[in-house]
Amino acid sequence: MTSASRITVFDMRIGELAERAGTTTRTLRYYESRGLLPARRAVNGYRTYDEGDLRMVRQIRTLQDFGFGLEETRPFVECLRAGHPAGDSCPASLAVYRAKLAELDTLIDQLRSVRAQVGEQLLRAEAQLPEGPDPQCEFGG
Amino acid sequence: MTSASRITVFDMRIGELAERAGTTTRTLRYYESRGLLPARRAVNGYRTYDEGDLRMVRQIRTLQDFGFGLEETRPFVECLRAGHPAGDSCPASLAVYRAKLAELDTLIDQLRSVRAQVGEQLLRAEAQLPEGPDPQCEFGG
DNA sequence: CGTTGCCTTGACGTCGGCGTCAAGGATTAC
DNA sequence: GTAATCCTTGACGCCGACGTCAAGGCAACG
Repeated sequence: MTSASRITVFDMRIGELAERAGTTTRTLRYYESRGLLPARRAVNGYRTYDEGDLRMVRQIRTLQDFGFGLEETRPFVECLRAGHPAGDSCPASLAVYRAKLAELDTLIDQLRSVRAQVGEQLLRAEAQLPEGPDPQCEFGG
Repeated sequence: MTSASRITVFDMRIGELAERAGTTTRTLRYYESRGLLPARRAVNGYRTYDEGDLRMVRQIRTLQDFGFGLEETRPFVECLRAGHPAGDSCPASLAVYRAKLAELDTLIDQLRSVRAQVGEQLLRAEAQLPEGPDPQCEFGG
């Protein structure tokens, strides 16, 4: 089984993984330092990755683009590492989804509230300041 | 005029200003270091503030609560310092309001887009995972 | 005279997700 | 052999708005 899986594995080094994942080597080392992306090592000490690692990095990047913190991506990565078909094939990942949805809802509500208040302030202040953006308006009585 | 205005001025030190504005001395010194809140000095070197300063701090705090950056509060503070009745009695302040509204609109749209995508992911992933939160549902065929 | 409670300046720490530089080893191409 | 391009670790920088600690001055009370 182990030998069979290795047959189709093209190992790569950190630079290639970074390029294929659309990120930087610095970022991948950072993920490793956080325990998200442990790397095997070649005899010369170089980090060695395979296609599975690429999937994990892409999963992390997708979630990061959604505004997930790194820690929030951990369940997804561990889910993939456990051999599941997708990062969100595990209950822990779904829990993160749900928590993020609630967080987003709260945040969006707050921002809309702020937007409304700022809008009111603007209208009120504009009413005080007679210098509008349309000088020829209401000219002739 | 100068002597007349001083008649009603109760000077205070940084601790009292902080307490009355609902913030900390550290924050007020930080504002001063940013040039937002210059302070007069008593003979012993203590910072001295008046009611006008209190208004400025409250203006800053209000905007900060709305998510404005410190630099964005500067026009409001300068407007107050110029003697205007309110921090948003000046065109520069209104410009900040408008820019913030546009910024908020963009941000809210982005967050709603993310929310929608995350929601879709959750639904899709839940459909794959048969273990729903309602185990006795659809039990007997 | 000492203690308490204000005040002063200065400077380092925090959080997240890396960027960027430094100094050096490995591999490949020529 | 050497130049170019990878790779390694380590460590400091960044952004924003302060928190927190250190060391010491000033004022008032008893």
